[in-house]
Amino acid sequence: MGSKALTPQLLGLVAERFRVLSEPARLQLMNVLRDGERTVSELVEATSLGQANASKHLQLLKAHGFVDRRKEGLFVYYRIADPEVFRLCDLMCDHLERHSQARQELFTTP
Amino acid sequence: MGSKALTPQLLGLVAERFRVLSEPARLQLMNVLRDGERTVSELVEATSLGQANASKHLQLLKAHGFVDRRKEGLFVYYRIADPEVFRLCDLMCDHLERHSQARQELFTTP
DNA sequence: CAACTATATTCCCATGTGAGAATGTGGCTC
DNA sequence: GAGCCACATTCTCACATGGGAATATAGTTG
Repeated sequence: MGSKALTPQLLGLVAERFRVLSEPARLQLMNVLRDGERTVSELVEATSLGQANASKHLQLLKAHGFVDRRKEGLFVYYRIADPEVFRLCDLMCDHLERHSQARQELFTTP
Repeated sequence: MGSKALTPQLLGLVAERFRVLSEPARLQLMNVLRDGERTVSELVEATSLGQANASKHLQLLKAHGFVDRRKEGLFVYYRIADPEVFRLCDLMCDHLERHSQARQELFTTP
């Protein structure tokens, strides 16, 4: 299925990106940004993360190209860089659902 | 895009699954299994992971429904539980590519 | 049952990372 | 320029996690 050779190095890079998405705090941030640009303060309020924490998570998301930054006066607006990300999340949700069902069947079928 | 409400709890579960895929060793294992069932020993040899290590990673993959197990005599065969996983990896590869390009343009365009 | 083999599990160590407090920095406003 | 505000960075701590060695377990063969 992969159109390219999956060298160990490439696998490492892919893993690295998965890791960025493997944190509830960061998914929360992304999820809020889904509705459009937000300042850091707005994100902090919407997620109930600490300011320092939110900022650090946003840096990481930005470093990996998941979000973009725009500065306007005192405020910094973050936004989703590539909406395709949400397809990843949706796919993962589907998997999760299938897996949950599979586990549930272990109980419901005697 | 998400068909369901993304409660914090659900985000946590999704993050958890991303984390499982965020390890090069585990991606390697999955990548080998892409070509079909393998015993643990075969996987160990193909990935140059330690036996204990490989076993532990496989347990985790199994616990989250990424792989399945089949025991036959002394051997245990692992296989991909849901080939859809590779769409996730492919999507992530695409993202990676786009992001790399974006970064590269920062250098090539003066 | 004893010896052996494939796999799983436990234990220990080193490392990475998230959270919060404190501090730094850039850019307003007066 | 002083003071203030939004955000970033640094520091420290607690904790999770990967790796390897050693050990346990299950299943085979004699």
